[in-house]
Amino acid sequence: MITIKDIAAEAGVSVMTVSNVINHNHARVSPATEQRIRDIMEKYSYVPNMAARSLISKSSRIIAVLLPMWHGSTASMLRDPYAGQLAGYLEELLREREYYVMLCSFENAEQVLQVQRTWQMDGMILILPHEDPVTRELVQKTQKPLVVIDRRYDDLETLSVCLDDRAGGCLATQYLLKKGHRKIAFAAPSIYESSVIRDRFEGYRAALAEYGLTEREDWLFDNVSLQAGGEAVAEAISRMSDRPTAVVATEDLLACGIIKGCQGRGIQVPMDLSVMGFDDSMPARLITPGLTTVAQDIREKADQSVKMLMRAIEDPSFRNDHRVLGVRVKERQSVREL
Amino acid sequence: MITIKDIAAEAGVSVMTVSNVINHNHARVSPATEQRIRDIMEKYSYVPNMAARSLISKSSRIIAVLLPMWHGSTASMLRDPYAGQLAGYLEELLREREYYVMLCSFENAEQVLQVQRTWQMDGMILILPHEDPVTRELVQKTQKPLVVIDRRYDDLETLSVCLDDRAGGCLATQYLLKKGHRKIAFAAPSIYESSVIRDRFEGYRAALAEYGLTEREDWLFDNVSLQAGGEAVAEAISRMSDRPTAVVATEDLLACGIIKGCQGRGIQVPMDLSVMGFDDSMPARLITPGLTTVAQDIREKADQSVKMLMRAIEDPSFRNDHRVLGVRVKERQSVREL
DNA sequence: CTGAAAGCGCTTACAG
DNA sequence: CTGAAAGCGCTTACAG
Repeated sequence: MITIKDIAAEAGVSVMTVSNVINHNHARVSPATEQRIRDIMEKYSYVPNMAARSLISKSSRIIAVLLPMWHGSTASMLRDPYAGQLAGYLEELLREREYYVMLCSFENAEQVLQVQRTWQMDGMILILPHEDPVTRELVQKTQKPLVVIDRRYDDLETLSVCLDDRAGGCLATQYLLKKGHRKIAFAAPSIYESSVIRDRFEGYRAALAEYGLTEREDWLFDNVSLQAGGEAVAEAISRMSDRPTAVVATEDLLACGIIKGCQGRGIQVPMDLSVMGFDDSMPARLITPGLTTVAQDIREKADQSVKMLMRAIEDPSFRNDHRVLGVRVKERQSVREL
Repeated sequence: MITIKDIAAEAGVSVMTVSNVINHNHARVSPATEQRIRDIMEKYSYVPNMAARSLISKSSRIIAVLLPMWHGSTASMLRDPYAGQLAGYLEELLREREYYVMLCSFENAEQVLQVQRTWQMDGMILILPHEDPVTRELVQKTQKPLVVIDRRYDDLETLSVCLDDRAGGCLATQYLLKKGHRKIAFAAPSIYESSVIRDRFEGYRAALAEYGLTEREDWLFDNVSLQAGGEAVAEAISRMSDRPTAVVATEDLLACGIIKGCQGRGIQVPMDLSVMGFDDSMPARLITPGLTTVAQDIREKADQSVKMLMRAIEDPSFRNDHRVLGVRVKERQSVREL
């Protein structure tokens, strides 16, 4: 492998001068020398060894994209389409800034802190955070900048980028109310376990309250899993004598499941039941009827996260900031006007 | 930061002995000393600095997951759900073996070779390879082990893991033939540009030939994009006087688009038209009717790729091997018996 | 079983 | 504008 030493020898200068060229210390090298050195580097397509550089500089230009594992397994959550998209955008935005992206699934905070030191990482971005003590511990113990996406801590100094989930839940419900619906159900994986879902639920209640309505216990579908959950909701609704006319689901996949379940049970969507989703993921476009859903801008989320991280890397005093991104309704055909 | 030197000092041994403990050279350290050193490392939660290690060893335990960019943009293909899933499995399998995963999108071969040297990567896995000269150049020039997924080169020494796409196309078509269909269309993004699609098409023709049939030009839907492509196919079919009774699509998303297009044009699936997909991706389960499709085992693909890479890292003479994985039909409700 | 020395490829003060 | 020296944290032969 060709090193800085070889370049220096051929150029007839010291390694120091070559180092100054690499690091763009223009003031320290004459233009003529610089050009000569650049030509030689080009000729051998020399690239600096990052191991040597980071050994001295204590910085590697590596940013970790952190992913928790599926509960109770060592599986990577990257297979979740949302995670893939987000990671893709992050990679894109970090690459533009000449950072390297390391993918790290983890089970506990210590693993992350270790790998961070192992590579002297410059920063980390956590996606799909679980609602468990591990993430909290990580946020508290990290020495390097960490941006958490989709989770806020009111009592901790953190850098975070979230959606305005309350507004999202509210918007979805208002949309249905404006279409004339008054009997609106709510379906979520588990209403009380995640702050995100809690916020959406609060938004739902707030919107109902605006119209003088309150939620009905029997129209709250809590703790439905994503896989079969939607179908279970459809099944439950089909058995009711007093049915809701619409349902707000906190995730598109859940909404899709509900629609599929309805179709097998003679309930027409949207004629008999209107369905709102959340995310605007690919399946929302593919199913029939197209799913009306609360859309977020994932690229914007990635962009804000990277910008926040960059600022934190430059400014050690910048360790507490929260960004809340807006949402909007994407209309398709799963909601009917009453 | 705590270093090997600090550990050595506290244990009253040389740094060399600590190094031997880290590197599991059990023969070179007495059990008692080893335990003492381990305790001290634990106490300070010491982790070795990889930059220093790889500087000497010329190996970093970093594996690149390589992704080409979308043609004509700098966007990462990771947002493709298939890429995300595959990358997730790869991360999982590499992590188990104590490798680190770096995510690298690239436009040209030189970029990859540079970053490989920058980090002294041990190996690379290329996913979603384009059918262009860049990948070919990369395969030819790389000095380090490279496993290419989903693309084979008959004239180059490579490590590759592919699906048996010909068998897949054949299986899909045979399935329809056995259900009594004789008028079978074929839809693909672009039949002649990708070896994968070409193979599936060949399988389709071979299956038809078994029944003494040949393909009909007007039932070949070539060059349909994924987004609107499916709907365009449905539109074209709806205008035909002599319609096919079934269609083989080379991707689930395309198949979903066809189904959605049919539903808007009064064509019932599967009553009027049977549809076969390829991939068994999430939307296949979510749409109604459920999509009957050719399924592949993505985890197995990742597993074979990682195993191949590991062998190549250990054995420098192992640079030419090809693995072909089987496929099977996953039955749902989009195909009707005639 | 243990250690002293050299060196991996670079950068960082410090001189000139 | 340029260079000689020291050193980042580790491993690799080589002695003992």
